[in-house]
Amino acid sequence: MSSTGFEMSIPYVINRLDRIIHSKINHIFAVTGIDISMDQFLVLIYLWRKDGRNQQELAELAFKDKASISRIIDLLEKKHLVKRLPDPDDRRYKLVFLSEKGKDFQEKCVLGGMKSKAEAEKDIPPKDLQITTKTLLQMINNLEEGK
Amino acid sequence: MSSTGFEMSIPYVINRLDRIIHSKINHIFAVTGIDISMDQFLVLIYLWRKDGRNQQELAELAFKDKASISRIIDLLEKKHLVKRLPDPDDRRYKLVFLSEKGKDFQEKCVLGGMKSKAEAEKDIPPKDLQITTKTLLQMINNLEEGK
DNA sequence: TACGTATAGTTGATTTATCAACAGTTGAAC
DNA sequence: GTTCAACTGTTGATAAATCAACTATACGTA
Repeated sequence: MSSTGFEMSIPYVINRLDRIIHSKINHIFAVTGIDISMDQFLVLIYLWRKDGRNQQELAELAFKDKASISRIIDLLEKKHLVKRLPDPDDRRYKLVFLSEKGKDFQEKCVLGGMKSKAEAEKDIPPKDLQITTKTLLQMINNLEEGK
Repeated sequence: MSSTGFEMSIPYVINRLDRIIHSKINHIFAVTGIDISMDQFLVLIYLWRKDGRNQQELAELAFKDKASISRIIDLLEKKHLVKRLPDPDDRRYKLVFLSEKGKDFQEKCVLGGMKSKAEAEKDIPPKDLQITTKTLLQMINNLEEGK
C-alpha cells in the first residue's frame, strides 16, 4: 500500500462501502417508519430465526462483541422489541425473546433489506458477485487465521 | 435478503471484513509501536502526499464527515503529528500541516499497511482481486447515485 | 454599506466498536 | 465441601460515524 493510489485499495473500498451500506439501510428504515438501525437489524435476524438465545450466542452469530450486544439489546428492549429473561438452568445467562412487536417487525425490515440489496447489486453480473463474495470470505479467512 | 443465508450476503461480509481490517491494522500499528488508529492513518495518507490542506478537503479525500475530521485532527494534534494554522486568505479555513514527527511516521506506517494488505490478499488470484475491486466500486456507485 | 446566504469548523447527542475491569454464577479439582 | 478457574453479562473509557445546531467568516446583492 503506497500512499498513492490508495483509493483503489481493498481496505479503502471496503470501508467506504460498509458505511454507504449502513447509511443506506438506516435511511430505508427511517423513511419506512422503522425505528431501528442496521446493527440492531443484524441482531434481530438471528432472533427471527429462533429466539430465546443468550447474548453470547447472539454475539457469535452477529459477529459482535459481547459488550456491543449488551448495549444493542438495551436499545431493542427500550423499544419493546425484545425482552431479557434469566435462564433458569444457568443464571449467568440471559435469554433474549422477541415481543409480538418484535416478531411483527420482521416482514417490514426484511423488505427494506431486500430493497437495498437489489439497489447495490444492480447491473452487476451474478458471476462477478459470486467471485466477489468468495474473495471477501477468503480475505476474512486470511486475516483471521493470523490471530 | 431473506433472514436465512444472510452470512453469505455482501453487506454482512463487507461489514465483517471492514472490522477485521480495522483491527488488523490497528494491531499491526500497536505492536510496531505506532500510536495511531487506522482512521488517523487514512487522514495522514493525504497529508503525506501534500500537507497544508484544509479540513473540508481532507474530509472529502478521506470520505469522512467534517465532524469526524475535526475530532481526528484533534487527536493527531494531541500526538504532535500535525498542527492547525489559520488560512491567512480566508479565516474560515484551518490548514493542517505535518510536524517533523508526522512526516517521519510515514515510512513506518506505510510498512504496516503493506503488511496487512499482503496478508489479506494471500492466495487470491490477481484477476479475482481485480473483479472484486471493480464490483465493490460499482456497488458504491449504485448506492451513492440514489441520493 | 448592510443584509442575507453560503461555507468552515466546532460541539453535543446518540449509536457502535473495542478493550479492560468487574460481578455473579457455575463447575471441576482437590 | 471448599476453593479456584472459566464463563456470562455489565460498565467505563476511548475512538469513530452521523446528524443537527451553532459560531465565525466571507461574499454577493440590493
